Amino acid sequence: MLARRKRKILPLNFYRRATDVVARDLIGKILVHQIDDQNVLSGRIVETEAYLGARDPACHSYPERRTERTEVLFWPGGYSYVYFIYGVHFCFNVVTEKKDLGEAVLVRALEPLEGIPLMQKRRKVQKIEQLCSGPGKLCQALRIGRQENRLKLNQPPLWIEDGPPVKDQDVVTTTRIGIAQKEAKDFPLRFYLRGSKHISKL
DNA sequence: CTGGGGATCGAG
DNA sequence: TCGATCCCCAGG
Repeated sequence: MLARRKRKILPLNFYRRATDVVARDLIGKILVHQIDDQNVLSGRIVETEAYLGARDPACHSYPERRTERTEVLFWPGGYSYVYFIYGVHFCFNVVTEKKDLGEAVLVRALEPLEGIPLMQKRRKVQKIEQLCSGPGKLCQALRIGRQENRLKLNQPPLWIEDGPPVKDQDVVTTTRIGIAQKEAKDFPLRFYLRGSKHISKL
């Protein structure tokens, strides 16, 4: 295992802030899933998207949709929101802001760090850049699924750690991927690490 | 109950 | 460009 700084789990207050700021600040942080006593799967977050609840037609909680699925979005920041899409993939989000706002950040890509051999086995690809370069891919690689929905992210088995600081000039802001809603497709709410080979798209 | 649609991925 | 293949959820 690589020499690493001491693990410092992000506190819940990290998530209870403006969603676009959280999305930006998650770039460079480390997502960790401890799947059992022996195995830890982790990666550095290199791409995120913010979803702004009642202000954002692309958000699952828009305009004020409280259903069984979306209920966790209205919990206070710091919980996971994992949903199943296209009958095939899972996507992993972190709930943000104060309770009842329905906002979250989608984690779209990671640079794999720990557990790479197991990720390669799970993903059925060898190339490191293809292991976690998309929201569905990283969930498959890190074994994030239904069981990981609604978990508090400041404790095992699933958490996010601090990482080396990322300068503002190294974070690129663009429009989000795959947004159909006309009014929302131009929102500048996607963030990625400049030059990373592990993001989903340029 | 029904059926249209979805914050994706990878094969062809 | 398209199919996979499920679940959600609005509408009847």
